[in-house]
Amino acid sequence: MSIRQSLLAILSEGACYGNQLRLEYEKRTGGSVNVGQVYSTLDRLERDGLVTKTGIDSLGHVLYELTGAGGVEGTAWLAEAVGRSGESRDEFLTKLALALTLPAADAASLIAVQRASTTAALTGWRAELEGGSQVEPRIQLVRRLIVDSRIRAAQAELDWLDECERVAVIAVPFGLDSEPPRRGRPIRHAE
Amino acid sequence: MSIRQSLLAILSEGACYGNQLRLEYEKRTGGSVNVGQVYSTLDRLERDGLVTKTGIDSLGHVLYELTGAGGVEGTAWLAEAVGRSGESRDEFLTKLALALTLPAADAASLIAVQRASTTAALTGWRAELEGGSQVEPRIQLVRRLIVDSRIRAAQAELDWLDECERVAVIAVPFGLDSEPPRRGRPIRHAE
DNA sequence: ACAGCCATGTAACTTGTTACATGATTTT
DNA sequence: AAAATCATGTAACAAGTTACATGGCTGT
Repeated sequence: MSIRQSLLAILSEGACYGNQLRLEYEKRTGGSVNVGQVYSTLDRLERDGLVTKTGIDSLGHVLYELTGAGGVEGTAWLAEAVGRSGESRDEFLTKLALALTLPAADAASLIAVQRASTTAALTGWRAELEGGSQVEPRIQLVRRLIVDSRIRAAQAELDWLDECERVAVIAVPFGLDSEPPRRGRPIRHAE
Repeated sequence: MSIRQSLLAILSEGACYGNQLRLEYEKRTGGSVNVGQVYSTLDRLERDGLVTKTGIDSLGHVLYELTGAGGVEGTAWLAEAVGRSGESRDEFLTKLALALTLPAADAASLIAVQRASTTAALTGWRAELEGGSQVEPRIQLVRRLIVDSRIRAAQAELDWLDECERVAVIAVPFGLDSEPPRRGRPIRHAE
């Protein structure tokens, strides 16, 4: 979702080679990326004129650097807000909306399953906050914030799931619309 | 992210034609889909043996129906929990992690921008809860739940952003690792 | 020598997404 | 007749993801 821009952001610190970008990305964000994706993303960035191969360092690493355009895009991305749940589709919201409106679906059970899953994740994250890790302190701080974000989101979700359950009993699902279209007709295939 | 499975879920109510699927999806979830995507998704579902073209109705619509496998997959998806912020990458978390660890980035300003954006969205969603819409009551209930979810998520995020700001002042960013790898060497290209 | 890691890359594939072409039908 | 709407599709592309091939270097 954001490897492309992340690479640009890291490259703003200076030239890097492929595997180094992977290491920096994983160290800083705590996530993981397939190295192959780093290389193909670099290819695309080069194709789009956002980075350039600038040669090989003393150890033989293939170095990439930002172009002007790449610097602009990376900086802009880092400074922009992210439209949280507004624009990007939220899979669970879609799922619940369908479960609540389709007669064949069992919304109550979906809510229960989701609550169990989220509760389990919550427990895990809380434990993670306790366990001392041996990474650098500034990294640890970032990790803590990330886990904290997930904990807060999970708590909010659990509250919301309660509300869903309260309300779901009233919901009456309904089948497909059978009304014929009032205007326009499909193509007659017999021809 | 979930159009494929959504179509399977809707088709569990009976045979549908392409544009009908789009209408049902938008009506039930409140989201919007490009019709073209519905058709290409149907092609892929057919390729994978999850749906079949079963003919043409009296008006000339091209009908699709679930196969056995398609029914299983759709039902399973509707019953499964969604790994919330755990697995899927959260763009803002990535962004903040980088902003907090890269010297060139301005984490404080990113946090401020994000708070402004989320606050604005929150205001909009609260207004949405007030405004009476003229859709069917069961649809309206689902819409309310979705907006409620976003409001709760936004509130949790704002609290978390406060925490980030409190903590961010301590964070010390750092540049790229300059330590040479202890083992393994890249390929020498001169050859 | 051999196992294992560092490093670069490629091929194949998935879902999502948009823009466009085409034709029928209905409304104005 | 013209504009709007319903409907079906295709073409092209973006970004993510995995699996694999290759080769060099290091430690045992």
